[in-house]
Amino acid sequence: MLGAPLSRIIRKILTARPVKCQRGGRKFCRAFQSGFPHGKRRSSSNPGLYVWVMRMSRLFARTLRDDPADAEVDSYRLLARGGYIRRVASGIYAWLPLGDRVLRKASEIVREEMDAAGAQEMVLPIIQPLELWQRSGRDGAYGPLMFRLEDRKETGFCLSPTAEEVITSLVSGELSSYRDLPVNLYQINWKYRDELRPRFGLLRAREFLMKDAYSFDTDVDGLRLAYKQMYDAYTRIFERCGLTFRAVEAQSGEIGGDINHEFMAVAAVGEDDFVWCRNCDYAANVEAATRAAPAADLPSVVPVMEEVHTPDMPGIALVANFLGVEPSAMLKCIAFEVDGQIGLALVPGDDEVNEYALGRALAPRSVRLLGDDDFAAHPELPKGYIGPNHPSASVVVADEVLVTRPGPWVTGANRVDHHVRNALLGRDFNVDTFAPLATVTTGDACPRCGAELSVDRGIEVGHVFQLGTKYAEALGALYTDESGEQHPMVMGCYGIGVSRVIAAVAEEHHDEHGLAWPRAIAPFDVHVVALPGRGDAGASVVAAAEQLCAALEEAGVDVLYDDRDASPGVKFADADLLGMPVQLVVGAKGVGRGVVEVKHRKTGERTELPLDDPPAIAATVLGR
RNA sequence: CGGGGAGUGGCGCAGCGGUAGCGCACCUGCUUUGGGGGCAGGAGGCCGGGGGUUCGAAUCCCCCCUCCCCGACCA
Repeated sequence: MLGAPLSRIIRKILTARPVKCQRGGRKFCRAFQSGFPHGKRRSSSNPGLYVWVMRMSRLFARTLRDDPADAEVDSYRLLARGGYIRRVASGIYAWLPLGDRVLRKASEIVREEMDAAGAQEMVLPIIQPLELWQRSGRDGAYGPLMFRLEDRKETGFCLSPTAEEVITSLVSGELSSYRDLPVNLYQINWKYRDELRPRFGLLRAREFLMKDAYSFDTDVDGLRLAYKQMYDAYTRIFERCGLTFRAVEAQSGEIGGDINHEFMAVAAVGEDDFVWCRNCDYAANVEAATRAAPAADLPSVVPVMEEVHTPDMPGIALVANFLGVEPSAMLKCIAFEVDGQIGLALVPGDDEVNEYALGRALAPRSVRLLGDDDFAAHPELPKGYIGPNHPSASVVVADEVLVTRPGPWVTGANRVDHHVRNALLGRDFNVDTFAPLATVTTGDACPRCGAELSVDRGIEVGHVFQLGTKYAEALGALYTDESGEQHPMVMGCYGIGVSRVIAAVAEEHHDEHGLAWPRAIAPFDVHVVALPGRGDAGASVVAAAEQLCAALEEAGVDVLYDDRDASPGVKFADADLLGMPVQLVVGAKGVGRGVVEVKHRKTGERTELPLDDPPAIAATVLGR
């Protein structure tokens, strides 16, 4: 039993306001006099946080002038320099107060959108019994990726890399009727994966903050609805975080048939290639991407095919240059093996054959492009001089472009040192199958809208899966339907790498001076820089700055206040490095004229506002 | 795991057999005050760990640990 005073305190805490309102730095602020005295005011940009003014003189963060030696990506480099995070071990980071604020802002956005989508937040254990993983059969599948540990009785546990097993097992014990479904449960919690190689700072960490959600439905229709809701919520979340992203339909892995989308944030340091349209919402893995076939202007008459001597030119570029034609006018003939036979894949000379696409075209047969060893074993295939009408080819697959563009082509003559001109489909060679074979490249046309496609690297910030009944069956998550029959629940799972999102935002929103946060994610809405100098005006400058901070707080603005005894250069450099969206400079010059200078971090735009009009200043800061 | 490299003050680095140094940061004082300013003084280091070689090891040899980078996984 709790003692009376303690239980009273707890009741007070529980009844005073929603639990999440306990977040924020108020207590810290008061205890250490690091901030201003203030009322209970919510952040206008983030209602889950209290607004307050943080004095930089008290802030636990030191900015670094030099880049950390191990910084290879801008996100980690700038977050470390700015005092947001510190590396503690390989792939493991401490989040200092500034970083923690960003983490909370991102988490709160996720929370709001998940709640709005009808999901319920909860907390699952990070330490999970291995036994659950053995039951689902994933103990072996995850293998060395899991951090493993034993208790004193030598019972096996792991640190949660994800939580399908735990949640499924939990739900199976709690819910048993169709009346209980559907339900969507989520948590925002630390996850652990003993990555082969942690790298890129927060982008591939061994400890990372993840929002993981799990939906349970009675049937596939319900799953599809839950999936759609999550998909839409994810779109809103990433939009609010200021990311340029696309939802990419991912290749269904070995689980086969499961629908899943990856949310990719466009970034040069991303680890996956994907194709996306800058005009519509088309997006796909490079392996899965297709393009609209370019229109061809056909010559009315194609002269008779003729052989030309092309000595020592086993490549598109060499031949095109020698004959004075564009590479796109050449037909590339790539030899492959399918079921022990030789086949040819035809694509224009400036394209590459997408091996996955070729495989899909010939499925279910398996396809393998020939390597140097194969050419050595097939002397009848003169690499670099193969033509589309090669007698050994049992099957010829051509890119769809050839449908509208039968020729004339410059291509191989099936004889070393010889090519042909004016090869025409239907006259000089034939094709068995047309398929989208070419690897899509930047500049190709979108298959949906025809606009230009881009191929970019992306950071996977989210992933939504239609799981089906796999885990429900393995872990006995069954429900009873109207007629009393038992069925496995139909599940979906939905992940967002919250800490990775922050790294992705930092990758997208920075310049040579430092970070430039979108306001939704910024640890503070505004950075007030006081420049008192040493002259007589100093005291009035400080007074003006402090009044401004107090007024902004009153207006619901999160303020980072640089009250340090440092030179202007240091303060400006730190303000740019830390990257609050708006900087307010209170200096002797401006105060004398009754104005504060406003600098927008992202654009560099500078304006002035009257010091005695805090509402106008607050409105500018809040972008209103 | 394979291949490459590095561990020296909080951070970034030099030193590579003979008294442990530099820049940034930190402390004191003076000076300066609109883009990381200047002068003077100061504090801070089992030179990753263990074992050798040597009169003497940060430095040479062996073992171990950690970390980083390049290739196979994923939020």
